[in-house]
Amino acid sequence: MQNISKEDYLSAIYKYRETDGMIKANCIADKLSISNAAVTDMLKKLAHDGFVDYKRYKGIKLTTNGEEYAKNMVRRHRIWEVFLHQIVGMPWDKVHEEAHNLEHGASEELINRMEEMLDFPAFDPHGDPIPDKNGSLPKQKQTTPLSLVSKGETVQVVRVNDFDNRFLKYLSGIGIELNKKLTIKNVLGFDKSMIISIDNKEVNISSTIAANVFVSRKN
Amino acid sequence: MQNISKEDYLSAIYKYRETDGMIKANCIADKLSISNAAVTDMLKKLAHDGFVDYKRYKGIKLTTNGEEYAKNMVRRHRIWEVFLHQIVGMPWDKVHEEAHNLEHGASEELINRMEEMLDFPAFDPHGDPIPDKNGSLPKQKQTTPLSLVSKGETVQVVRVNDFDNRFLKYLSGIGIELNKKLTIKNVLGFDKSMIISIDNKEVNISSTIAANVFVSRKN
DNA sequence: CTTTATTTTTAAGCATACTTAAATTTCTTT
DNA sequence: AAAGAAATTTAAGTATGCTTAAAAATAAAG
Repeated sequence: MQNISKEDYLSAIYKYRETDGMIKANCIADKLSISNAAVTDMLKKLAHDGFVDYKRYKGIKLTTNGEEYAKNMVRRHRIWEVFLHQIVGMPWDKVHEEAHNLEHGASEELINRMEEMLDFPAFDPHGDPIPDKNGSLPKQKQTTPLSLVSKGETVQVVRVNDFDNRFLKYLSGIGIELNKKLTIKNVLGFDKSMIISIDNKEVNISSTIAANVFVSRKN
Repeated sequence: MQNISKEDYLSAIYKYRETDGMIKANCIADKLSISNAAVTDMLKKLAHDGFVDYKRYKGIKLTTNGEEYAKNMVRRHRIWEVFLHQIVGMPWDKVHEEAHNLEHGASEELINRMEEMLDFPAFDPHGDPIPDKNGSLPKQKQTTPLSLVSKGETVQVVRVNDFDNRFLKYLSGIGIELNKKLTIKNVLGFDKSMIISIDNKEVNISSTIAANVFVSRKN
């Protein structure tokens, strides 16, 4: 393979597909910020290489091979994220981009060595699961978007969406990190924004923010 | 910039130029394992970008800008090498290739952070000097190729050429590492191969091997 | 069930970075 | 200084991965 673009397509298909495993070409184009025509082009190549099932004008699905390949790319990405966060001390709002730029270059050997150094982490710094060498994913706690939690409940942060640096930076700014506990003090009827208590401080967060933070009810 | 190929050309020009700062197109083609025609193509682009002085059929030289850019690439590469060796524990015969694949992707911020973690190393695992943030190079000891050392002398390994993994692996196999001391027991007139003593063991090394190991006479 | 809207594909074209083969320039030798 | 050798450039062509604009297929709405 040794091909950055193809690897990015496979990762995107893996990461953004629907529950039935299908994804629309449009969606891939969106996520990678390229034209639909480019996606069609690449799908033909990926189909030729045996990584996706593709029929003109139909939905797209990874083959077993493609699934395996994509999962490994996600594994590489997330191990880099943990490594950069834990070993290098990089803040969580920067690891995604840096990991993306490094993930294609590292040898399998380096990835495995880093994984070992980190004692085989199960989740990346945003709470996303890391496939192991055999492609198995760790069990994840049942999570709810914070926006759906009711007044009075105390919950623990399990995962956050990582598609925007500024969002992550904002979160750490107000004290929200992985595994932090927080209590919903109030939900404003007006705009569904919430007042939450965290580290004994009270903060108001918008419903959009709350929708991108995932929590578990049981410790 | 953000361009892998251009960065590789600049690094190669910097690394393999002669003492007068000039390099032949042929040499670049050789080192990068590509055709002369490809080099001509790229030289035009690099000249257009202001990184090299280039006139048709003449020798090639880096501009001040090109020098700066190239030196920074070498810096990035060598910091990665030290990082992989020291922090990740990767053997010295593997760091060059891995570093090469990572050096283009890392942010300047990451490079600086790694440099700091490593306490600002002056030399990479093969003894090559690392430019600092301002482009200054550390002072190097006066070195001699091991092949020119006479029988009876005791010397210290200061640098080894790193263009071949197998060579490096062979060296560590026989106990040669940076800063190791060794004594020349005999030089065979027949093929100029040497018998050297290292760690109280005697080994025979070919003159080719010896020509690629650089030593200093004074501790 | 036909019209409209959306999605996807084709077609044509561009930039990058390479290739081989032929032509040109420079270097070396006599 | 001319001839031959070596190095370099041009020319033509290839593969990748993108673009926009137009055409075609599918999905949605009346």
